[in-house]
Amino acid sequence: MILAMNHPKRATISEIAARAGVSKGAVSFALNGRPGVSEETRTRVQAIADELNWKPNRAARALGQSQAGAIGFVLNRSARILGTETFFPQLLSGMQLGLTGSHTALHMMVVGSVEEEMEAYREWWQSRIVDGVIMVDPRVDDPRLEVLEHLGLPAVQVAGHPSQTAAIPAVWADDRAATDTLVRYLHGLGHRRIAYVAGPEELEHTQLRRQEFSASAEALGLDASQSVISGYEADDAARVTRELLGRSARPTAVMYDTDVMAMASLRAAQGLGLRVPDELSIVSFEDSLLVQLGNPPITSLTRDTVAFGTLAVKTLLEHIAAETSVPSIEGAQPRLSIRESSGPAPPSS
Amino acid sequence: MILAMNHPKRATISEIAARAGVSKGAVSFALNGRPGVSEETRTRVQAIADELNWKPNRAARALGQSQAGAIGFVLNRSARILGTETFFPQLLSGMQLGLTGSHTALHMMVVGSVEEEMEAYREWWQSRIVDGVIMVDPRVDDPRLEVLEHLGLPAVQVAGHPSQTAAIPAVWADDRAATDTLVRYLHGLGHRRIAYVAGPEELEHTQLRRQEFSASAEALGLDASQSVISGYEADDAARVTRELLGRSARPTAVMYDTDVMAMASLRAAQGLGLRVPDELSIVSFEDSLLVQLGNPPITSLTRDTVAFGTLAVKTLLEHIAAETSVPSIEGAQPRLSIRESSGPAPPSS
DNA sequence: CTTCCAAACTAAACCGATATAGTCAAGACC
DNA sequence: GGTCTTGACTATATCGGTTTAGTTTGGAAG
Repeated sequence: MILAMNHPKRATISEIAARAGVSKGAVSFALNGRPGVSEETRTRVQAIADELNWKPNRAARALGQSQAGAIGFVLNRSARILGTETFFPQLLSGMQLGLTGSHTALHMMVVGSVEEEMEAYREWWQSRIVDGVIMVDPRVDDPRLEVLEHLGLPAVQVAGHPSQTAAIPAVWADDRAATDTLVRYLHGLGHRRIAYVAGPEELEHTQLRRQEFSASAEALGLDASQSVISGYEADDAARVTRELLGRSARPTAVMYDTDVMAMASLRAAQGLGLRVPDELSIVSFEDSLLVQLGNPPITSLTRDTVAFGTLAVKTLLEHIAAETSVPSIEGAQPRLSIRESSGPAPPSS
Repeated sequence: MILAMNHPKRATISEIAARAGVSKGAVSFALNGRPGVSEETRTRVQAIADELNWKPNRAARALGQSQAGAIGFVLNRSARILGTETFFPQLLSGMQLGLTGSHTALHMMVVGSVEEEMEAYREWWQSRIVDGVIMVDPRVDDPRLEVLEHLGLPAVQVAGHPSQTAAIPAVWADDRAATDTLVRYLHGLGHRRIAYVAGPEELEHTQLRRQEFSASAEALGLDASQSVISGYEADDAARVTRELLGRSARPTAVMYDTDVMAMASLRAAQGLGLRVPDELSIVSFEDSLLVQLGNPPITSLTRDTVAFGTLAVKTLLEHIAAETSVPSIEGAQPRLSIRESSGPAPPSS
């Protein structure tokens, strides 16, 4: 800035020391509540610091104690998909809640591939920008775990089951139980031909859910039930749904991995002239405003994503502070929110 | 960590210097492409740095040159609302795009009030955590502008019109023109009683849009048209809509500020037995997957929010680098995406 | 009246980079 | 041959904190 301004000068510890007539070290002791200064000096220093509106310079502190004072979060999502996600902003809110009071900042980045994500971890860690990271969307044989472990970068994954890798604790939700809940609910309504439209195969929870879906269907004797893979995009799910419903013995109920998939498919089914829920029941693994505002609103599993974010951050902070591994933690179970998109199986089946 | 591990040690410039047999300064010159070292030394140093996988310590660099290497973004949103927003994640993606290649990180925080937001600005600036911030949702007589100016914290606002405050440049969209577009579109379809359900009054764009709505309606001779205030929550909008539609001379078309408001109101109207668009046309200022998956899909103004984010970040980086004020910039105009929720006014009107 | 100890400090090193002032040798020039 | 200049470095200060190793002082204990 060229013009002279009355912007408050950003005070340093040396200025405070000069004003208080003590050394820098004494000021540091006083402001950090450590022993080594008298109570009287402490209050005097504190008063001066308050008056000058002093805040510790993050870079200096980080440099001194080799700590960044921030955690990182990389989200691998295309811009288009991101705007439709309810999971992410909710998780973010929760993470924020977990951070309040810890004087830790959140560093974040949106990327388009796993490679970029791993590169971000490497760079953040080498540059001491973060002290740890939260990782989401675990994959089958996830290459990121290897990178995190190799770097020694503290991390917590938000996952569908406890980490295989002891070094990377997980905050997890029981995806198997969730799947079972949906299948049994539909079975209880009389459905015998149930389809499950799952997301990308490489995601770990896709695999967990599909396995459980098969096991559950078999246990209940639902022979004609099957799961199919679809992309997370609305169009993908709609196309897969139209294909499913065009078959000779079409399913009477369909389960979807996400809110977007369920909503897009609801419209696709209605476009084929099927009445929901009279002729077809639709349920979703993911609850959100989107499915709540559907016509009809869609029955879904409600998960407290905000709480998950908070739990993940707290676990990570603990992990960082302890400098030792912490155990995986199971988050709250999802609840089934029954809405108008699901009902008794049609008699003809 | 207690166990011995093969984690790569995070190399420092001193180690590189030792290995190359030169001084720290020479290494710094070599790695930053400055004169003072021979080409031969430069390549040798670079090779060693690559081998050790060296990345500059961000804190050390920040401390030295009094630059944080990060920009900040505070979002004032409740966790519940946040999960339903499409604006925010899209803006975030755009911001990310604007940051790529600049070696600048994004620091972010979700808060629940303007006061917390201002406190975050103060703290971030005093602690040198950020070099500048992106501010969204300008308000009427916005107290944040004062704080930003007083601190001398470089900022860019994403706004509905150019900044009144020369010191805080804006990346803006012409909200007046947008409002006019919607009103004229509905007028062209024969609608004469148009209602506008706007968001919170304290937001600047609410005021801009309402003013223009009145002016536009008057110019077209739409006497019975009016705008009403509603919260951004789905329930608020639905309640306001039911109230509007319950009146004796009910509107034949309603405009909504956001996608969520439009969707919730669509269901509310359908709940009252009104057919959309035959008896009631609904349009939204905001496009998103939500309105696209509506039943029927809702006519809306499509804005390139991602591009706005990118533009805002680029403007901010320029602002920071130039250390002088930069002018406000107008972003791309929104386009009207006509869908099935709007049609000719019913004959009875 | 020493001696010892703890409390309350100060001085200085340190973190890892950048920036600046010097040093040194080789070559140019008068 | 002596002075200048330039390139290629080295040594050191610096950023703003934290931390460690002293130092001073007052009072208690012997």
